[in-house]
Amino acid sequence: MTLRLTREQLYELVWPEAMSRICKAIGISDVAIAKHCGKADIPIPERGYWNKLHVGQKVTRTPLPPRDLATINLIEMGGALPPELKARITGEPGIDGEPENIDVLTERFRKRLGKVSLSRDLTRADPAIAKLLNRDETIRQKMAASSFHWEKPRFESSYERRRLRILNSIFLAFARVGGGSAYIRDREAREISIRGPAGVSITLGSPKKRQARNRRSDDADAKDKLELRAEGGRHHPDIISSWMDDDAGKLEDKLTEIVIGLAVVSERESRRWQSEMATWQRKREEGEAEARRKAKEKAEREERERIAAEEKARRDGLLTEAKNWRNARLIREYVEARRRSEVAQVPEFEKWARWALEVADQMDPLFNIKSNSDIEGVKIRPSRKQSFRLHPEPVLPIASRPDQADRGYASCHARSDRAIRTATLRASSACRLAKPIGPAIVWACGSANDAGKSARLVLHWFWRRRVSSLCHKIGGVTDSQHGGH
DNA sequence: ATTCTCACCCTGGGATGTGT
DNA sequence: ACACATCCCAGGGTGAGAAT
Repeated sequence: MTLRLTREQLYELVWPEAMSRICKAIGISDVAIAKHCGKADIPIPERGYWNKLHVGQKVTRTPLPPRDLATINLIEMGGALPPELKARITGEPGIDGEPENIDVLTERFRKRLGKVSLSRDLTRADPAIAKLLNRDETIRQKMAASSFHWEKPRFESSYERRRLRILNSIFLAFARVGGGSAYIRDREAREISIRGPAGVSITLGSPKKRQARNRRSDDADAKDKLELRAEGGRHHPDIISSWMDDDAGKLEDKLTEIVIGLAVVSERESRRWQSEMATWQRKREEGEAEARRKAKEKAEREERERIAAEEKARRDGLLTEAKNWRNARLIREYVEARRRSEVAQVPEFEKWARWALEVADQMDPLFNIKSNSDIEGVKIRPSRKQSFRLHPEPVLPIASRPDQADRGYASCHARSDRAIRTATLRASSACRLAKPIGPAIVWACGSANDAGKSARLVLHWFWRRRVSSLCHKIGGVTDSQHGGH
């Protein structure tokens, strides 16, 4: 985990408490924190500070030196900031408040930098320059050792030597003030950058439009004008970001202004990047919030559509059931009417009537269920009497109070088919009500025969597929016994 | 006893060199 | 071009000893 803190925030952390305790809270070593402080020019308590403080001696807190263009302002380290430490710092970790005026930072930097003069020669070379020179030396040795060597030294011409001396002076100046170290990516020293708090990419070469197509000699190269350009300068047309040999002087005479100018470009670029990053971050967060909102809307819309479709299907089903119920009644009334009429005297009538009533029963939603889903989650408990009589070993729990409304309850004195159907209807509606809140209790009673029918019909309604054997038992037992069930 | 400094060590990642 | 070895460096930890 990476912890980002501004210079001020790290300073706020290391002074109220000993480093040995702070480091434990953050999760890295005290040495690591001290190193970070050192790099960012953050003073830390001197040796003996805490002991003096504990014994009541006078101690002074070293103020945080003001930053300039070459000061690290954002520190990245390992570990994490616990809430108690976060409460001690100003603002959000790693988020700078109002940035200081660049002109003020520039003046401070100018004072600290002093005058940048040209390296007399390359005996005291910056590591990046020394690396190039060493490579050239290796090539020279290989050339001396072998009559044929395809590679040639790159920095022997006075033109290239001049380039190196200018670069060396700039690199040493940046290193001296802690502005960053030089990095040269290629072997010709064309891709150059300074990495660090004042990091910037630069080019140093002949102005492209005036570059000669064919150089006649090294001396001609030496007379070529040089231009030094900061890569990020094109984003900031209001500041100087390139310098060249002109009537005002050669690059060698402008080194101080070049170093300061590069640092200003670096600061401006850094602020531009931070601003872009903040904008990008804000857009990303807005995009994510928008995506979340749309996903929520979609889910809600789909849920509404699902509920509407469910409701429609339920209503359609209800309508179909009602029609079937009406048709079943119509068939039964018709059978009754035929029974009362002379046609009923036909020998085949009873056979026909059984068939017709069976059709009506099949059609009647009060006698049939369409699917198991109708009774999904509904638990039917036989009444106490039924249960005990029919199941000495009660496999189903016994309802203690059949009149508990929240469990669903239907009862009737089943003395007629109509009463049985009423009981069924009531049980049906009770169970539907009870479906989400608990088990339904079906209680049928009446004469032995009627009760048997009632129980058989009602339980058959619910348990048609599941406990058909139970229904048979009920039927068999109750039919042969007297008394209410 | 606590805090701090310093030298040394470890580790991981990137750059560079070398052999196939 | 690729794989592998080696080097370099930054970040960070450890522990002995000094300072208070």
